[in-house]
Amino acid sequence: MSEVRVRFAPSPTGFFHIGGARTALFNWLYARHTGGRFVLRIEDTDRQRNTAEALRVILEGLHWLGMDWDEGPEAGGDYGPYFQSERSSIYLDYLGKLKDADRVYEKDGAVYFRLEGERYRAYDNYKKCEVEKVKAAPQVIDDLVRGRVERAEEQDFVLFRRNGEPGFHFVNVVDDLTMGITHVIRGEDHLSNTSKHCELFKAFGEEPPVFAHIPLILKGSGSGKMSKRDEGSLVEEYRRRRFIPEAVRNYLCLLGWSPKDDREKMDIEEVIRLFDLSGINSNNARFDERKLAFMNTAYLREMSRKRFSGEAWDYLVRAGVLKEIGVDTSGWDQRDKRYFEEVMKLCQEKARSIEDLPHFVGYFFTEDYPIDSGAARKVLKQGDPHARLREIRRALEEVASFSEAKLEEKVNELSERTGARPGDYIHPTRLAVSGTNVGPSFYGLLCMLGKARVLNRIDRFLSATPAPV
RNA sequence: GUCCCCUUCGUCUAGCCCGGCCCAGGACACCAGGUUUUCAUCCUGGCGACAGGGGUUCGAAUCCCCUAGGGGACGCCA
Repeated sequence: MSEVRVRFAPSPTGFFHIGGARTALFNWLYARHTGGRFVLRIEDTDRQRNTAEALRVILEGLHWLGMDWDEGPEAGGDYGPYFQSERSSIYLDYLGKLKDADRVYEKDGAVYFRLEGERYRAYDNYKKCEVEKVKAAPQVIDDLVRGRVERAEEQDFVLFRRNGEPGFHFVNVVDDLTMGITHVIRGEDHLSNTSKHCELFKAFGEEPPVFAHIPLILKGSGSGKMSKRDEGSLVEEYRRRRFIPEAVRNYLCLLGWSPKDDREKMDIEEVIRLFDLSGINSNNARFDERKLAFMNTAYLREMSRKRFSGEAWDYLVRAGVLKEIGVDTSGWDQRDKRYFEEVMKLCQEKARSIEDLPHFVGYFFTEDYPIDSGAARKVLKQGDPHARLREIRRALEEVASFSEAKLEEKVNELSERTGARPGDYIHPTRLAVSGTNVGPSFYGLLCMLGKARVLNRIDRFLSATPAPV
């Protein structure tokens, strides 16, 4: 039994589509599961938009999602070149084979593949014209996901365009053949192309590889498959929005595949161990951003404090997001950095995403934080929050040094004395010192800010916000 | 229009191949409670599906047929 060789063959368009990423992932998983090789081949024939930048988007996207390739750009390999634009002589060579077998002809300057079978003319309701059709023998595809699929081609198709460049079906087959690809794992949208490909393999006198057509990813709302124009369809978008790559990768694994038990959040090693083509289901999957977001939050919760803080630093400081809300981080020293880490430690169990962090932690770094109007409405609408604030301010002033236990004790003591509930103090105080009604542990939050800032913020709030009538 | 694929909760899915253990399990979302500290955390509970119709069978989500619906392909794009 020869080694499994699979490939991902993207066309560098400048985008890395989430569907393409899932296809790459399934190929990669299969290679890693079987101990085979994962080949990256760049389908860059006939594209002026084929720039180094466009290639970079794909390569970086793959790296980001944790996929490495054994052969291809940056990796090399014995089956190169891995760019179709550099394989012209191979294509010419293989065209020669078809010529020798008398399976090609020229028409309008293009080279066509000639199907074998009885010819007839028929009106094509789709193309709205009369065309020549062929009664070719049906091709049988033993698809690992779909089972046995039969489909007959009925029209000759283009191998080489008038401009001399080879077309997709031809290069695809020649490359898979010459690169020794054993399993073609690709989207179901290629299933109806596969009969063309089988025709070509046979015309070359070769056995086609094993096919596995995986379900398509449908757009989150509306109908149809997800396309580059759809919101949330690009890998780089999630990267930009600071999603955790492991979370995106984990979510993608679950679109069309499952471990057959109730597990969802899984280490990649475990997925590799369990992944198999026979376990892929055949119905299309709708993309659910909310579940992705949930997965992302789950990864955030469980990652090390060090990494969480690192991710936050990367976004808030290095990418300059804190600067955008008026925090100058350029003069930060070791103490500031330690403070930053402490803040992140406090927030990790509550924050939903890295992306939301500016709103979630901004008030730790600036006195100029906004008071959320919705939160204010909610908190200030009942009781006498201003009176409670004055009371808690006095109580807090008496605490010599802030600690969570001390503060909790003090607030409980206060509420016992006045008969107000702890929440009557907590809500307005959180609003005053953070501008919002949600956030990390209340007492932890006060400790983090420290006595001076807390008292100061309460004072400022008291004088700036009129008591409701 | 032609051909191909698909059809279990709103969504992702388990179960289907090898019919009884399924008046269908899990997760997201949603809703309701709880954690004598709020909350976007955490815990508990609830809501909620075998597309429809015919067969086969003692018995069908599971096998067969039809209908309907969804998706894809039909490019000198990939």
